[in-house]
Amino acid sequence: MAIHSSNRTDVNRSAILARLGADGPASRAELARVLALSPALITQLVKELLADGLLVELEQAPSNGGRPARMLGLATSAGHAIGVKVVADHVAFVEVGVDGRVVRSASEPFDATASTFIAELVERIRGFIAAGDGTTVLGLGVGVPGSVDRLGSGVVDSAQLGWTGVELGDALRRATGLPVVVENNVNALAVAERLFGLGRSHDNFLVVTIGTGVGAGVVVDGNVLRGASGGAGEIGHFPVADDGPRCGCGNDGCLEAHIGEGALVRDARDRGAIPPDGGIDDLLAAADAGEDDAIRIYREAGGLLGRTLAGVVHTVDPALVVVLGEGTTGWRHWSPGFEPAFRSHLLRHRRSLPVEIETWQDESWAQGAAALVLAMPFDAAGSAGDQGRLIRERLVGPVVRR
Amino acid sequence: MAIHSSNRTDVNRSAILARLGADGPASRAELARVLALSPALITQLVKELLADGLLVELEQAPSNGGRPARMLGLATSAGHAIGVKVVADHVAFVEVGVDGRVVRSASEPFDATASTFIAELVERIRGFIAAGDGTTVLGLGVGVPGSVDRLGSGVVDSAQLGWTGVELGDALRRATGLPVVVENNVNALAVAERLFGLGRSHDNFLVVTIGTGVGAGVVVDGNVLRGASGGAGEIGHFPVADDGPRCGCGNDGCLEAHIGEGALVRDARDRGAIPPDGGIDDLLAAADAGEDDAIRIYREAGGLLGRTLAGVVHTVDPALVVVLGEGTTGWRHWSPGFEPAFRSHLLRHRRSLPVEIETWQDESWAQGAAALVLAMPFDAAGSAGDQGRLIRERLVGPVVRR
DNA sequence: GAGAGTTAATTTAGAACTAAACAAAGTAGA
DNA sequence: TCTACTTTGTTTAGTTCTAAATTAACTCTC
Repeated sequence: MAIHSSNRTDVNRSAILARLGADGPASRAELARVLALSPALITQLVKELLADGLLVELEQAPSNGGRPARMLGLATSAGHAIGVKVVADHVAFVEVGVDGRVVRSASEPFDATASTFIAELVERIRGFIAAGDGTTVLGLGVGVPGSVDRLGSGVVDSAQLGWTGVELGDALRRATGLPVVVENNVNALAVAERLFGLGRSHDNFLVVTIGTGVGAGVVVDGNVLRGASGGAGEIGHFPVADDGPRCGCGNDGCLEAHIGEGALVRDARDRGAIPPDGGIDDLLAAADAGEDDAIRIYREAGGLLGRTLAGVVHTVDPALVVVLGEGTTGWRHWSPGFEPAFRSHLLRHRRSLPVEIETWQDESWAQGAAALVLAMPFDAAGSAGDQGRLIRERLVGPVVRR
Repeated sequence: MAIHSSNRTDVNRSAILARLGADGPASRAELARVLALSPALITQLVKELLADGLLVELEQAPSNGGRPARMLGLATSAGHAIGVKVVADHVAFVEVGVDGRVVRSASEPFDATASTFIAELVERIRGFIAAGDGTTVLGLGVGVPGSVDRLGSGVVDSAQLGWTGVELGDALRRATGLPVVVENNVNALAVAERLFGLGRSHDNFLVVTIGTGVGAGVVVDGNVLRGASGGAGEIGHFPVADDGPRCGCGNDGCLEAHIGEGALVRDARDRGAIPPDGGIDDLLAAADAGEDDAIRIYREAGGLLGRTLAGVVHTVDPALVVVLGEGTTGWRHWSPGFEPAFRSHLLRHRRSLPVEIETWQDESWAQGAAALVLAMPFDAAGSAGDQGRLIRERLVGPVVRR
C-alpha cells in the first residue's frame, strides 16, 4: 500500500547492471527509458559504476537524428552464477555469466533419499566450484521439483524427492558461505525466460513444462507468482477427472497422472504400442514410425493438456504461453491433440494467444536455477530476504567507493 | 524492475487516509508501523493533513507503558463513493462512505441491449446522484459482468450484456465529470473484500462467486490479478468436459454451463425436480424439502466446483477462499458435494485451506463497485491512469495548500 | 553551409523520504 | 519521590531521486 524507499540503496544501480547483462550494451538515454528512471539519475549512477569499474564506455552508436548515444557495457569481470538442478537420482550444475550464457556444466549421480543427502550435495557443489577458473561466484541457485516456502531459508517440500520441511537454503549457505536461492524448478525456468528468453517482452506469461512431471510458472506483472506458500503453478496436480489414475502425490485424476512421462509409457505398454520394458524413447520412435496407438496416446495427452491450459489461461490471462521440458522433443505428436482442444476452449477474443515451443537442452533446468541468482539482486520486493543484498555486495566486490 | 518515485506525490498521504477510513482511528506511531513509513514522515504528513482539515486529532489513548498516543481520525466530511452494478436488465446503485458502509441504495430497470444504453445509464446515474444529500462524490465505480481492458478508459467486453469494445469509462466520465473506474464485477468484489472484508488479513486469496454466472477474483500480493488483458479470473469458462453443454460464450463444457444458475434450473426441469416453468427458488425449496433429485443436482454442482477450485488453488496458491454470490443462499446443499471433492483433490499440505462463505445481500455487487473508487487513490501502481489522482484531488477538495 | 530540428547527456534546485538523536509523557519499582 | 524504563512524537542532517533548464552533438533542409 504505502510506498517507501528504504533499502533501495543500490537497487537501481543493480537494475542498470541487470539490463546491460541481459540485453547487451545500451545508452544512458535508453536505460532511463526502459528502467523508467530520470536521465539525471542514470547519469549519476553510471558515473559511479564507471568509477567502480563495473561498467565500461563503448563506442558511439550511429546517430538517429540527434546527438549519437555513447553505449555502455558490462565489465566482463562482473562474476558468474552457479545453477544446481536437483532430482531424485542426480544433480546437474552449470556456471553462467551475467548474460546467462553457460560457461561450463557437469552432471553427477546423487541419491536424494539417502540420509546424508545434504552432506553429499555440499560435497558435489564444492567440487564443481573448485573446478572453476576462479571467477567470483555471485551465488548459488538451486532448482528443486517441489514447493519452496521461503526463498531465503529455502524450505523444501517435495514428493518427488521425498523431502518435507528440508531447510536446504540455510544448510547450503552455511556450508558454502555463498548467497543461496532455492526455488521450484519451473519457477526458476520462468525467471530465466523473463530475463533472457521470450518473457523479456511480456509482463504476463505462462511457462509450461512437460516431461516426467507437468508444471507451470506464472509470471504476473513481471514477477513470478509464488502464492501464499510458494506453491503456485502446480498444474501437474490439477484434477481433470474424478476417477482418474492414482498420482504420485497420492490423489486421483491429477493432470500429471494422465500425461506425465510415466503415464504415457504405462498407457503405451498397456496398449502394446511399445514392449513391456519399453520407455518414452520407444514411444516417440513408434509415433514417428506412424504407429496408430502411439500417435493416439500423444494426441490424447495433447488434448487433455490443451483443455486444461485453456482453463489456466482463463484464470490468469497471460499474453503468451511458452512450452518447455524434455517432453517437447515429441511435440509434433502432442500438437494435433493440443491445438484444437486449446483453441476451441478459449474465449473468442483470446483464441489467437501465441503458444511457443522452446528447444530444450539437458542443462536448461540448471540454467534456470542460475538465473535465480542473476535475478535476485534486481528484485525490488526482496522476497528472498538478505540474499539479494548479499549477491549485490559480491557483484560490487571489494572495490572501495569514494 | 526499477524503483522510481515519480507521481508518488501524495500516495502516502492517501495511504494514511485509507488506513484511517478502513480501520478506524490510529496513532501516528501505529500508522508508521502498518504503513512501513518512518515516524518522521508520518509526523510531517499528518501535520499537513490536519492543516488541510482532512484529519482530526482525537482523545488520548491510555498509555501502555510509555507516552500515551494521540489518536487520529478521518474528518467526516471526506466524501462518498458511488457504486454501480450493471446487468442485462437492471442497474443497482449504492452510495458508501469512506469506511465502506452503505449510506443509501437504489435499483432501476435498464436495457443493456438497447442502442441508447449509454444515454440511459447516464440518466439513471445522474438521477441517483441528484437524490443524494450533497456530500462530495469522490467518484463512480462501475462493476460489469465481463472483462475490462483498461481500467482508465474502461473498455468493456461482455457476452452477458452483448457489449464488445464499449468505452464505458470514457463515456461516463465525459457525461458526469466524475472520476470513473470500470472493472469486472468479481474483481470489484475482490477489492471490497481486500479493503473491508476477510481479505484485510491476507495478501493472497481467492474470491469465488456462484449464481447466474461463476467467476473468481484472484488477489496476489495484495493486488487483484488482472492479467494481460484484464480477463483474469474467468473460471466460469474453465472447460471441465470435452463434450459438455453449450455455454453462453459459445464454447462447450464450460464450468458455468454446468453449475451456473441456468444450468441447475435446466437440469432440475429435465429431471422433473421442479415444474417446467420453475426457477432457482423452486429448486432450493425442493432441496430444502429433502427431494432427492434437487439435492443431487446441488451435490453434483458442488462436486464439480470443488474439483475445479482445487485445480485453481494449485495454480495460484491462495491462503483463503471466499465464496460469495446469490448462489450461496443454497450453500448448505452445495457443501456435501463441494467439501469432499475440494479437499480430496488438494495436495496434502494444503488440505486445510480455509473456505469462508459470506452472507450475501442484493446490494453487495454495487458495494464492490464502490470499493473500486475507495481503493483507487491508494493503488500505487496507478493502473487506472489518472483516475486515482483525480479521486485524490476530490478527496483533498478545494482546500488551498500552503 | 547556416539555421532548424532531434536526440543525448549534464547541471541545478528542490521534493520525498529515512536514520538517528532528541524531547515529551507516561508507568513501574525502590 | 527519585530513578529507570517504555512508548510516542519531533527535529535535524543527509540520501535518493526528479523536473526543468541547459549544454552537446549530430542530421536534415533549403
